[in-house]
Amino acid sequence: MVPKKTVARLILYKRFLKQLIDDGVKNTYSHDIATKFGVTATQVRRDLMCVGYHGASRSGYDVKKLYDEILRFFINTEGKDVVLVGVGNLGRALLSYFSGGKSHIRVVAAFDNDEHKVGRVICGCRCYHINELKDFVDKNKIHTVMLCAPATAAQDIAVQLIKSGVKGILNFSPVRLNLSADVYIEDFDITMNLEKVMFFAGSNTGFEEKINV
Amino acid sequence: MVPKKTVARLILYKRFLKQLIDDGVKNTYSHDIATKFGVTATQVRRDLMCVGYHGASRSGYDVKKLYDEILRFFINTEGKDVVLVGVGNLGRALLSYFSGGKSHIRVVAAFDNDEHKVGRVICGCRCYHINELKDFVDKNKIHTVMLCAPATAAQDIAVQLIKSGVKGILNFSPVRLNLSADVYIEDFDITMNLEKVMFFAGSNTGFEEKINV
DNA sequence: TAGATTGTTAATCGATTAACAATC
DNA sequence: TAGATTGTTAATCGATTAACAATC
Repeated sequence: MVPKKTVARLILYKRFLKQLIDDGVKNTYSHDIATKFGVTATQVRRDLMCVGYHGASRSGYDVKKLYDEILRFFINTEGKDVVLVGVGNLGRALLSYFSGGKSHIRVVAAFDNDEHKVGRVICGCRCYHINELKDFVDKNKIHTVMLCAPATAAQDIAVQLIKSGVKGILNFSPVRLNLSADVYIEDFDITMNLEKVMFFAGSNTGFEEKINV
Repeated sequence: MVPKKTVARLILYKRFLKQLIDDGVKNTYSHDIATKFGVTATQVRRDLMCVGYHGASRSGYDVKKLYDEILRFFINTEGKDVVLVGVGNLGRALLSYFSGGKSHIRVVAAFDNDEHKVGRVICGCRCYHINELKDFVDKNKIHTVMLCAPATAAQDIAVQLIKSGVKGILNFSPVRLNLSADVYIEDFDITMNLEKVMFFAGSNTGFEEKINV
């Protein structure tokens, strides 16, 4: 099984390779990619071996071929659509972010239980009632949901998502979801991460570590 | 030095303890916290030792005292304010999210280089020109910035942030920042994380691992 | 050829956890 | 006391990296 971190890095490499193609670059080296992302060249070579494409000694990697091979690695991801559940402040924000066309990922529907939102088109995305989720997921082969429900409702809604056949959740709510089923959950907790940065930023100001040395 | 992951978990424990206090719970145990967050009790005890508060064998941890001690651990974080740079779709969304009062963290100013935005109050937050950042940071002792600049501008703006004395960046832009200075950077890349979930959700559907066994 | 880069192994590193004496 | 929980050590685990033979 490919480690989670390798997958994360491969997504970044993919972006970078796309850019190299646009810039007309033909070849690249593990060292180039490594310096771009602040990792070691060995790490990059190891990651790339996971996708099954082999470079050539001395001439490195053919940018176009490597990119295609990474696309193939993400074959179950590319072209797939996602839906958003919970059209509050943050949900609406994400809808407008993804409708901006900056991302190649399409958010094809939003769901909420607020009757005022159901039926409306919000940031270019139609909003359905949460009870319609299962049908929509079945019909459109949706695997992935962005969950922006309030903390109090997140757990219940997550259970409903799984019953609807969802296989992956990007969880923006500040609640750890407790789900036994075979679902991939990635917690994306803005407040927690902001506090983390604040902590290390605060620790930074005194340069304690330098004094300790 | 306290590991990054421990800090992240302590922030979650803090939240949980707050809730326990509100619920009138007096004591708790490493096991309780562990099951709540899906980690081992040993892990929790190890994390809590970092904050310096010691539990009692048999009776566990005094919720109120432990909470206070964790607050003390985050003394450089609590009550500090942050600013946001880049008032696009995502930036505006974050402003409205934090102005909603759900978080105890205050976003006290926004910065942009678009003259149409400068001077206005957006989602309850005044927007200044990016050139005013240094003065503001100095005057208000700001350490932490949420960076929501577009990919093309992120690196240049980040350099400017550091020159202004910023010590921590929560980087929402899809670009790895290349900064030599003593700054803490946390990449918070929505598209990348969404793709990651899509990948694992896609791999989930076939239950390949079960077939391979 | 000499020099540079690859794939891969072995060593290293750091974080997690099992285990247990000490304690109430 | 017996049972449960703590703090802490030693072992485990997994991810990262140094090193190097093979290759162009």
